[in-house]
Amino acid sequence: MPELPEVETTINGLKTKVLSRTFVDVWSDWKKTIKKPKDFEQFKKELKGKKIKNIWRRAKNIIFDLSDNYSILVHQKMTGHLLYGTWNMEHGIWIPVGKGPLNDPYNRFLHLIFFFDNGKMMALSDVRKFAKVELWKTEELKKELDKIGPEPLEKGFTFEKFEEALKNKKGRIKQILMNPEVIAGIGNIYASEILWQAKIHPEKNVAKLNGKELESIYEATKRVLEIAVKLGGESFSDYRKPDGTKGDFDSERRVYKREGQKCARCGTKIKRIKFGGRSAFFCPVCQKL
DNA sequence: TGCAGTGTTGCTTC
DNA sequence: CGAAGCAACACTGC
Repeated sequence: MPELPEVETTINGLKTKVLSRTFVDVWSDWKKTIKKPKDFEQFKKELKGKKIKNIWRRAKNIIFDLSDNYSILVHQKMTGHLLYGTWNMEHGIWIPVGKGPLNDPYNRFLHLIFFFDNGKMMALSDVRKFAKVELWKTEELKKELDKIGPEPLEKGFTFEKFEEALKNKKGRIKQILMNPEVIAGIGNIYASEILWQAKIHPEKNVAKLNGKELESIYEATKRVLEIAVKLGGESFSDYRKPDGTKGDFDSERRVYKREGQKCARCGTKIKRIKFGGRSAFFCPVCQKL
């Protein structure tokens, strides 16, 4: 999906709804989403009867800890988002029960539905079908997740930790920020936003950043992500919260997808360049190379 | 009609 | 060997 703030928002929304619920069934019309175990019937068999004990986030992964020491990992990739509600199958299409946000066009692409013991459902809407779902033994999954870089919103993420993570790294700062092995959870939107806040050019070589610049990137990273979580994530793409509504980060979005618009700081036209296969948005005047 | 797109991995090229 | 580029996954919206 979407990035750290959107995943965090999804978890916050689900926590109040699905904690302590037990899975009674699963439906899918795109079984390739289930990567582990690969056989969908096997997945269903193993999942049925398991209870959700905890929900948490690591990088952009959503993890449901279940009874019997199992865990589900959901990665929403580009367009996936988890919704909570009730749907009825009518003429081969899932129709949301009741009106409102669940009728949003982006909430139509349901390819996987979990059924709970209270009659409610958790659905994965995913236009591009890149999302993945895996069932793990909790201990094995934890080992896998240890390979990911530090969590920027955790208390232990000090400036020293940040410096350490960037030490000996080569390349352009934006790509380093987006590398999950360096720092967890930052993607294309927030990398651009963070660097605008920090007044650093996205192509600046990491090795050439001085202490003061590193510090402003560190501060901006925490600040931008915290604000985005508070606002419930972005709202210009097809990301939706579990209740189907949009986040409110748009009021804080300064550069991403704002090519040609005026920089909020100096009025210069925002530029878009492409490297590393992705678009970077920035102000060519107040972000220093 | 053509292109760009929130993520990640793995292959190819230099 | 490392860095960088690119394809793959699949589909919609502009």
